[in-house]
Amino acid sequence: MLGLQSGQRSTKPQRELSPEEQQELRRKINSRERKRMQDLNIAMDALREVMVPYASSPSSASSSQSHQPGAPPGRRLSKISTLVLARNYILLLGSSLQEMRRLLGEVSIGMGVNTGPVPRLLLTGGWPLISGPGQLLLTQESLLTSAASSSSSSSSSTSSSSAAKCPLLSPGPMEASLAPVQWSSAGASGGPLCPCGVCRLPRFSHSTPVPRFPK
DNA sequence: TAGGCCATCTGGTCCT
DNA sequence: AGGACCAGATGGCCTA
Repeated sequence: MLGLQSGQRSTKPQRELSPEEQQELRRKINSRERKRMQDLNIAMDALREVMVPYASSPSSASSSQSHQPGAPPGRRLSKISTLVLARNYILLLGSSLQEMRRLLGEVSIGMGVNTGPVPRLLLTGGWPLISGPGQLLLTQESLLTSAASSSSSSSSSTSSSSAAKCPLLSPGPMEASLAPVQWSSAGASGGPLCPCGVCRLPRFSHSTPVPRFPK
């Protein structure tokens, strides 16, 4: 945490606590922190559940560590992968929505303005988000390729390094990632895996590895 | 065995 | 003052 104003606030003189009191206080703080992290994990699991249909393998998503001994088939998404996937999902939905609006606009123009019951909501951008994972089946491949292709188009300038940046971690503007979406399910032919080691998903890579414990 | 992922502890800062 | 939030450190478990 930054913003430490030199000196002030850093030390807490307070009254002396007995060792028992200190221990008790520590226990309290620890359990609060534990609770906080558990809540965070619950939220992460909820997100995982939503993202699971798009994850690489049909899975065992939830909370309890479902480690089947020696069996890779249902590895649960790591936290970073979950976040990354969720981000791409959101971007994909956004671009899909744009595309849908565009197509509907064309259709309505072709049909004459007042004819069809084209929902105004769609044209004006009020389309509700799709809520359930089962309602819109996108493959992980399409999720990833759309984001990847958009990023490569937006950042194709730095060609020196063979590895494109991992769009997941690139701080670029949202719009840059919104590209037309291919709805095709590209099949299970997995592309090259992202070497970034962070997302561990096909087709992504970034140049700056993120150290877990930078010294 | 190395590396990834995770939970937990801990000390610090910020906010109410 | 107390709680929330954050980040570093550490150790355990698991997989390649």
